[in-house]
Amino acid sequence: MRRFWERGYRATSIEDLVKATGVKPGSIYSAFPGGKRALFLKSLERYAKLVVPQKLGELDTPGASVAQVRGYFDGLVRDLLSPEGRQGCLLVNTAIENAAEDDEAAAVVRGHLARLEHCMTRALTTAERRGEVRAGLDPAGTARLLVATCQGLMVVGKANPDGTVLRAIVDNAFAGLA
Amino acid sequence: MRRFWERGYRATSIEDLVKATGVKPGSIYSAFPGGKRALFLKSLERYAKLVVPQKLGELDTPGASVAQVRGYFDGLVRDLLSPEGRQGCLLVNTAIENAAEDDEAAAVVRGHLARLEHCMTRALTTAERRGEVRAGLDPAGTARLLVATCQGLMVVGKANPDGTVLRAIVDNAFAGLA
DNA sequence: CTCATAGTTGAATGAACGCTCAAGAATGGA
DNA sequence: TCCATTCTTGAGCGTTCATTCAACTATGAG
Repeated sequence: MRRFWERGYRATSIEDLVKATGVKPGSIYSAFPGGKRALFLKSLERYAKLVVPQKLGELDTPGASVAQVRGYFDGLVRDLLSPEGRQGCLLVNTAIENAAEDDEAAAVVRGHLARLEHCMTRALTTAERRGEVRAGLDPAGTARLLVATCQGLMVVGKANPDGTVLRAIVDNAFAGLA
Repeated sequence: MRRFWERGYRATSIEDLVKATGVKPGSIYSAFPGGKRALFLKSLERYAKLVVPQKLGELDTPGASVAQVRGYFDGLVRDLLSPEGRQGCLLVNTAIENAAEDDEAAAVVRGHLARLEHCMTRALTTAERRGEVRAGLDPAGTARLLVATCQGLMVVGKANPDGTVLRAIVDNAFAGLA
């Protein structure tokens, strides 16, 4: 999973995985019938199950509000600016690299986007009820915008990991909610 | 350029290019010293010079205002929903696939982002002067947000080319400007 | 200990990769 | 027409790719 995350599907060879894990090709292929692609799909699921919840944090709880949405964005910026986090998000990378030619991979990505959208819609609904955002704000539509914004944040961050730029994006995204 | 655009750098082989152009390997390598990567960088420049201006349209003129920004976004959505446009943007794809490991490619992407940001900043400044957006809006910061939003739009569009979702993103992005 | 089963291994497969090069074809000024 | 220069060609270079497989080892129930 980590190798696919760091370098992408095509750029990661089985030998890379052999070196990274110490597991030899034969064992890999017997453990993952379907070969490299099946292993990649399993990696996507593992990422969605282990890494995504950690990044979502409190945003993935019923009590989340605008502060947790903000916390999620701040975490993304922090990751993009740290040496280990520059790899971005495996699911964003997969959307660009594989979604067009691999429907199963695209479905996993869509599931992630739907999950993120759901968390954000719920948080914005809570925020509206609490008066933490302007009245009349459309939680569902705004959530879709915020989902796109954080995907875009990661594209910009990959090409230009500049804190000033990334923080300006987040600040202005939230300026529109008040 | 078109092949790299459609399928990405790694997934495009020299033989693909031979089939697509009718030009044989030897000619390709003599025309592009530096091999596949040099050819790819030339393709990026060609894309930035030929395709990007066409997509920018009137947004890349001094008289542009919020209507031209909106026109740009609507064009992106239209492209993402059309069969030929699903390949997205070569520069976004490059940001994800190559920026981390290829500084020259990343620089081309950064140049594109800067250009887009400049167009949007100028248009928003004009819009503010004309009273087409709310007073006190920060043109530079908002431009950065809009740049990120259109990158995100393309990530979402690749995994989920759904007009309802994409149009909601654009509508909400512009709802924040009024 | 015995032995069937499950897991591991290193070597080897054919195919595809990026790339090179000597030989031939086309070009254009004199 | 001639010839020097440039472009084109197809064969082929070594490497790396994903994948397979027979042989080997570890395991655990009886």
